[in-house]
Amino acid sequence: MTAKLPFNPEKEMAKAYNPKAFETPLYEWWEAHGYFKPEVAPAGAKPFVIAIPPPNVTGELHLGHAMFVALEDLMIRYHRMKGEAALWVPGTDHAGIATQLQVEKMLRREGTSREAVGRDEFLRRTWEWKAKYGGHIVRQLRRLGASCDWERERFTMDDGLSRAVREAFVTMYEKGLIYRGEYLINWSPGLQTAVSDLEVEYTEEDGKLYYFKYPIAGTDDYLPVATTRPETILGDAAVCVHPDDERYRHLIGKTCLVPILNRTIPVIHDTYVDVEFGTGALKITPAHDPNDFEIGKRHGLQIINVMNKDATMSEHAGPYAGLDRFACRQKLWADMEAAGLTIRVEDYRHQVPRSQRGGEIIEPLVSTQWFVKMRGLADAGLDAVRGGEIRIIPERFVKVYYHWLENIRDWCISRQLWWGHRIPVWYCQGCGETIVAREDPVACPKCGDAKLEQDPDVLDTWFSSGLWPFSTLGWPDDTPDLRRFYPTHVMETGYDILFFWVARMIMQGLQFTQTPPFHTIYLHGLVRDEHGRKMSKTYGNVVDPLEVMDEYGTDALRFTLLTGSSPGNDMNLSLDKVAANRNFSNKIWNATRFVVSNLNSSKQDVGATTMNLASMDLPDHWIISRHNRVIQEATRLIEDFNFGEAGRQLYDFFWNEFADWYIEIAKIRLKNGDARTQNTTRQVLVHVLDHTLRLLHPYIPFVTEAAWQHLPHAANSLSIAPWPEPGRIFEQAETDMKLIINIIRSVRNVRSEYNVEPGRKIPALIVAGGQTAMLTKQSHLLANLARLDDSRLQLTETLPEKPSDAATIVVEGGIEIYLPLAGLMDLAAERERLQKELAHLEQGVARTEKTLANTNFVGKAPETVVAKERAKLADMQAQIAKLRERLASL
RNA sequence: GGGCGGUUAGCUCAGUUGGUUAGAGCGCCUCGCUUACACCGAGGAGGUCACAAGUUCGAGUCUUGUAUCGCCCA
Repeated sequence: MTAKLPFNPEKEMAKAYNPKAFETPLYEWWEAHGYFKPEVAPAGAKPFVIAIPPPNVTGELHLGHAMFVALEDLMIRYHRMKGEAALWVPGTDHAGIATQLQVEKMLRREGTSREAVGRDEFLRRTWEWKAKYGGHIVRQLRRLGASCDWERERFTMDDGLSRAVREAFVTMYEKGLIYRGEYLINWSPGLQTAVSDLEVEYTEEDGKLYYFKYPIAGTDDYLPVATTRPETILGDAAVCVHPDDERYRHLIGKTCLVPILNRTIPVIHDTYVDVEFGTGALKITPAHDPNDFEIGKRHGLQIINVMNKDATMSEHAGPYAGLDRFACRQKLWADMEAAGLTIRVEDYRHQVPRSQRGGEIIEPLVSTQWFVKMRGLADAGLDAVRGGEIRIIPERFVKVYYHWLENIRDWCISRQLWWGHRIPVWYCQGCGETIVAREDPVACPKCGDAKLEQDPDVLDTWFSSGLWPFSTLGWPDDTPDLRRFYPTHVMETGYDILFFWVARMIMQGLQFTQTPPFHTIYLHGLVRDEHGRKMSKTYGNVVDPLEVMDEYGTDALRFTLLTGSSPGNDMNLSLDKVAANRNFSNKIWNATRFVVSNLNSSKQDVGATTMNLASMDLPDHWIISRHNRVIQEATRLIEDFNFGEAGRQLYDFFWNEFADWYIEIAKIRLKNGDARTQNTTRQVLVHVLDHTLRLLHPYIPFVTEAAWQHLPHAANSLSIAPWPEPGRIFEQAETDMKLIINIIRSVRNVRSEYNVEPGRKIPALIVAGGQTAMLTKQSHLLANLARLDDSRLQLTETLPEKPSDAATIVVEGGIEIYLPLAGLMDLAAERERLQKELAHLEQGVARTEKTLANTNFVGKAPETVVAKERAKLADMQAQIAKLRERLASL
């Protein structure tokens, strides 16, 4: 940590923008000064709080992290500059399965295994692993510029949060919201654990539909049945037909024989059966299919579990016991074929449940697990959004949220893992009592036996994540932080974890704190490659944010993510765009270098003296006015979560107005102007630059701070400098500057068309009517920026005799500009040029006349719109008259 | 099967209460190393806003339908 700036602000700025030289040390400087702590705000300041979406503690930085950091840091920095007590609570997640898998991999490399070393040793090794790699991701978040209060950093498995988890579990158990039971759950045979519904993904795959015969006991008749999974035949508990299906009605109530096993099962009926699908007769396997499980419950069927937890067949599979599920499928089918029980096999596309992690096929399996009863919690979560206590951006996700919560099923929270929060339940070995306790029990409260065994399972990682917004602030204790900073304000995260995390935080927040944990949810999309493909290691199109930052700078990456995306939509990241934004940083750097190098010895004066608006000239009023509009617009847009649009407007203002025009004008005035003009120019340069850097700081914190430090400034750091307030608007100056810019552009255009050498100064005659006085006052600007010969630049109100050998331009207000281009003029070409211009204007007139001739338009459109059309028409007509006149004289 | 989103310049994307000549970056063309910046400057070309119908004085923007790509849920 360094308390010193990585450069000397008194010294000249380096010629080239080199983000590597200052980004990391600047961050350390911020952190060392405590600027990221909410305590930098005045004591009574209103808080603004974001709880970070905790990354996997042993994870690697990816663009998803970069995206959330960019967005959340933007909000935090903005609110901090507004003078609020901005708190961004950082932390990491223990990521049960992911971390456990990594440690298991390490053990395998050592030639051992989780099972071989045992639970205690495994946990010791995992903590060791966490200690070793846990700081990694957090350092990478710093690299992105995340202005988190690191003194408040938390980890889902630290003591405080573990206590929160236990408090939550026990409370919910006591309220009857958590129960244990034997149900059909999603089983991951590879991981050897249950997973929740959310962790299962369905992919459409090519498979087979197997048609076979279900013999009716005591007859030669059979019921044709189709299935995608023949191995489950062994666990069938019934065959089911639709009660109205004429084909099979006579068989209802009869008994069939399970192929090969010859176990007898009933033929039942249920309207659930789709008569169109397959043969219209459905085999029912309650132990291995969620729908069949429900039907089985309705009809009181037996649950016959034919599969072990490692996906081999169990002893209920008879001769197939011990076979792998897929080997069994083949063998059983072959045996059935031999027995004459098969009909045919068809190609068939169907949905296959796969593990979200690893992609293996998930088995629906009956087992004893812990569940959270969701209905009541979900209703509360629904009410919070329905009642407007929580706003979701973009709004369309509200519907998605409702639909999920309205159809939610109980949440399986137990995992057969070792890394995680151990379920706080003990079973008395003496009397069998179940003990659920906040403190580890030493003896059974019922029989006093000291032989207690804790439930071996741990909790789903998302169970602890759901408590995150308040557990990180000290809950269940009534801490000062919890009182001051809870509820938090914005929850910003990817839409892909709306259910996993956001919805559960809402439900648990309401459950334990009786208040929504945040009032706004901002959801961002996925970051894809530049052609919209999902980034994947196998595809080889993964963009590593660290490499991008090394090459283009953190600011460039952040600005690209922030201005290239809109809420809830995926974004395609192109490195060209990052490069373009690196160029923007370079522009800022060099514009600042220009301003600073022109302050000279007067640096102090410029900073100290307040600007005198009255003594200013047109360009000053113009840029200040434009700047004030940008302050207003950017602030409005940021307040409305339109970060991309605000960023783009700031970019445009900085480059196209401040750098391209005001700085160019400043060069002229600093060179030729009197002392007062020079001083005013310096003041305006510093003022506008300073405040634009402030506006840009939440987007690109590094380059703005580095640049700002070189300007005269009061606060110590841009990160805590006040957010600008919009000031006065100068309408007239804006109109006048617009005309001047237009004239300059038109002249440049004609010069280019006539191939006038860029360095050559040409004479000009401007017939400006009512604008003559204003333009005369600014003639030095026209001359310098359009490269006109100052001594042969004439401005006049009217001109009866037009020069004959001159190119003609007519601009708004019917102002005529004549450029005598001796030797370069070509009358035919000039005529053509003017004809083209005339045709263009006539088209515009025709269109506008048509609009205005429409009585409905004049009658119904707002007066201002009509007036605007009329003014436009008049202006075009004036220009046309001048052009026609000119054409006639040529 | 239900729901949602995208379809705008060669490429990647903005376009927020509908306002009449649709913007940016990159790429392309023509010039220019003018002491902030060649990571630059000046000028320019390029779009019947997927398609069809409708509402409206006026539609990229609202409604309905179609096509197509993608996502979520069953």
